[in-house]
Amino acid sequence: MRAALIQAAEGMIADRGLAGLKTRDLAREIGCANGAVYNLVADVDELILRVGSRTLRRLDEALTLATSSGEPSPRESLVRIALAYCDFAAENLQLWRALFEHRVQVDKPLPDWSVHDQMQLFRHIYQPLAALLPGRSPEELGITARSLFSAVHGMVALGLEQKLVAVPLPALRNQIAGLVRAMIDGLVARDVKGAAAAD
Amino acid sequence: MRAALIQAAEGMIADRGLAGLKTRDLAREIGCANGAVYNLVADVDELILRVGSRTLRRLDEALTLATSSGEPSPRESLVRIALAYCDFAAENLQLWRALFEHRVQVDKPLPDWSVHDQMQLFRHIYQPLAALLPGRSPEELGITARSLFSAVHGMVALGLEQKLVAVPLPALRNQIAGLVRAMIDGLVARDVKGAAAAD
DNA sequence: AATTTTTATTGAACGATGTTCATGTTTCCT
DNA sequence: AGGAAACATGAACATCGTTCAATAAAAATT
Repeated sequence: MRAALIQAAEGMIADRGLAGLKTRDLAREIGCANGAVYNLVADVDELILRVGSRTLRRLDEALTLATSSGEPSPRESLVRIALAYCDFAAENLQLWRALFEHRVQVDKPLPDWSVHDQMQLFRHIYQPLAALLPGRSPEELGITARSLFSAVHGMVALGLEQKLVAVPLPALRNQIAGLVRAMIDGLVARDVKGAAAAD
Repeated sequence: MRAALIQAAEGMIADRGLAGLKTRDLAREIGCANGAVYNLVADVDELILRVGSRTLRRLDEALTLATSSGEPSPRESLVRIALAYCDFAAENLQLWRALFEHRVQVDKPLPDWSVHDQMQLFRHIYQPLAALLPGRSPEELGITARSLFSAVHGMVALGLEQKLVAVPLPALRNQIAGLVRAMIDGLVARDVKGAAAAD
């Protein structure tokens, strides 16, 4: 029953956006009173987090799939991951947006099951990055992986925004691939040359 | 009078966030009935856009200031701009967030005065980038400038999110500076080597 | 100065929406 | 069957943005 609720919420976010998620519509869709929603879930925040968890899992699968065919070099693996992220965001635009639009209250922190999902994404980036930057410590690699992810996320986020100019998706993909390669090349070059000493 | 409204809205967003902007509180703060707000402004969307316009102008000033002292190389200019963007976002967190959180209705497009502001930001990036990548056309440079901005924006956005792990600001600044230098170095290297032929 | 016309202000009211709760209803164990 | 626990109901509450008829103020006209 709760599964039906979450699925209905997922569908509603998918085609009406996070702001289009209404408890009364949900109740009608799964066939119950609006008050009954709160027996299945504490509040809409939890509902959104549960949908987000599903989205993150699908995203994880998409990223896994991206590097599973052929024997891509670490460099090309990272490009593939970035493009897969872009494609996933484009194909699941509203659900993907909901992951970042939703902000929880400051006093009520995220439940554990929600936090754990998010860490997993960097895992995809970490391995190829470790192969490319053998001189870095695990901590440094984790931070760099996060930065790389964030940079690609920014390109996808603003690229799909279409607030001002509509960027066609193929052009966005080219930009992402180009800048990811540039970032990697730059990181590797700085790594062999001796990091901070170069500035 | 309208200026007082916008200023009150700015203050309210600044310390309570975009979601904390309430018309009744605004009316009380500027001393009028809640209905009177709609004589000064069409709706809250316009109000948010007007506040956003002010924020963008201040951001523009901050970025201008970043490259105005000394004679920084194009490469270091870009690093300075990125760090200035990060600092501005950190110091004006809620107002900066409001720029991106707020999504307008699909059928009611942005007014002209709001669209024009946003383009100006890329101008800061364009000039140093043109010096570093002389082989590129103005259109290509514009797109690359946008991508660079987006990448930095992503790092700042996720870095200041603190959704999972709180990244200390100095660490974030280091990451940004490092990755911007890497991106630039990578872009320049790819540029001299002959762009697409390298893949 | 008086009267009319235009403009601005008010605060009650409307419609949504998330959430709660007293009241039924079902389920399930003994 | 009977009682207890869980669940479902939909009306009610609080809080929003927004509207609007009524009213006051101001401006314009005679």
